[in-house]
Amino acid sequence: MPRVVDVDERRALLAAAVWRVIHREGLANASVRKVAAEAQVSMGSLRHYFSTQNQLLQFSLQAVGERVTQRLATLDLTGTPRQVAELVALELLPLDADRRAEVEIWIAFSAATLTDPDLRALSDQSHEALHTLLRTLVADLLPPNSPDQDLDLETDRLHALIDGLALHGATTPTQTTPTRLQAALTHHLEHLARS
Amino acid sequence: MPRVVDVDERRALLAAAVWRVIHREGLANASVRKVAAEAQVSMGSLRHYFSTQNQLLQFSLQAVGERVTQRLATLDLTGTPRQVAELVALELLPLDADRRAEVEIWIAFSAATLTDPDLRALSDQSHEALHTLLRTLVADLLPPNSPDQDLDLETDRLHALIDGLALHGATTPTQTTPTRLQAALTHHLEHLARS
DNA sequence: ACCTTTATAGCACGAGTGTGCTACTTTGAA
DNA sequence: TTCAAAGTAGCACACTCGTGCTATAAAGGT
Repeated sequence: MPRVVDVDERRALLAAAVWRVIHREGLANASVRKVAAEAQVSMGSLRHYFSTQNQLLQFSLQAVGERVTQRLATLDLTGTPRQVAELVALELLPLDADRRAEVEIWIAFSAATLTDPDLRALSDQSHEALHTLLRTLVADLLPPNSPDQDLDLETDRLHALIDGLALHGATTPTQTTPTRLQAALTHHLEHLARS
Repeated sequence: MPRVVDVDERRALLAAAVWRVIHREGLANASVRKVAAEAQVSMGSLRHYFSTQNQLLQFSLQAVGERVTQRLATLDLTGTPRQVAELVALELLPLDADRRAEVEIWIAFSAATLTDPDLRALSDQSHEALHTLLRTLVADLLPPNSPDQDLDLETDRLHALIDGLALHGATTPTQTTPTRLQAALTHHLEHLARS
């Protein structure tokens, strides 16, 4: 039998290297060679786990989504709807360096999504999943038995606000400080709960 | 005296070619050769107006900002604060194919901004200009003599909402239709005016 | 000890890139 | 008519890229 290596761990390691390269030099510079060097692995070894660059990048994008999902899963969701909504929403904002890096990677992939059909499919999936999650939060915030139309509208608004804040927090971190991000979001949830 | 050519027009033509290439293949594929071919111009000719690729891309980014600014300048700003705010804000959303393409280019440059200091400076400028414009709209919407803190908060929120909606309209146009974009925005302005 | 399977390593080819550079063409003032 | 300025054209070099490919190393069941 063959040499034993944890394949999933190896792939996760390489995805992390992809993230670091993207964060440092952008998605356009995430070449196979640079990722391999970043992971301190030979090109041949990398290509044993991802035979093409597309596979590598697609996996890395998917892994970002799963990383966020797992972080959200660790949250303690006991509390009032307002508390839960705030907890989840704040987790999605770039309030520290780690999450800012994460958002930067998400932006890079979002841009790539516009011209790469394969990435687009993955991205749409994450978008839809987050939208669904946010919809349940909104449903608990609004008055019981609110019409679907209101739910959809407020979910669109909350989702856009979160992504817009994340975008600003990453692109203009000097102006858009974590404090301001947090203030805008909690203020929005306050309005939602009182409407 | 030399051959006479409208230099500004030439540069604008090349910037438009850059936009088309970015829209079709992404910023990473906006090579000097491809842009020249897109503009039906030789490499040498292109490089007479932009001696390096960076100059070309920086000008193209700046030109996007100016294009938006000029579109906003043509709007008829007579009306109630609510009407003016809606007019301006809706102009910024990807409600038709042209503006969707524009937003796609903006997203591509936003991603590039994260790892390119030169682009970042230009981008920050546009961001700040838009933020200032939105602040005046918000000031007219809120009760007179509202504290600066409220103005800042609501401006952050509106700005993030607009950019978030634009992002969703471009990345997931099938789900996030122009109708939904418009509904979310007018609903937000409605709340803003009544708070 | 052997051998099959898996992992690691990296060469090499063709393609594409940015930019320095030279050559040619067109223009209009002198 | 002449000529300097300005525009157009594209070659060529050094480089990076993705990927097909072969070669070597390690490991554990038999």
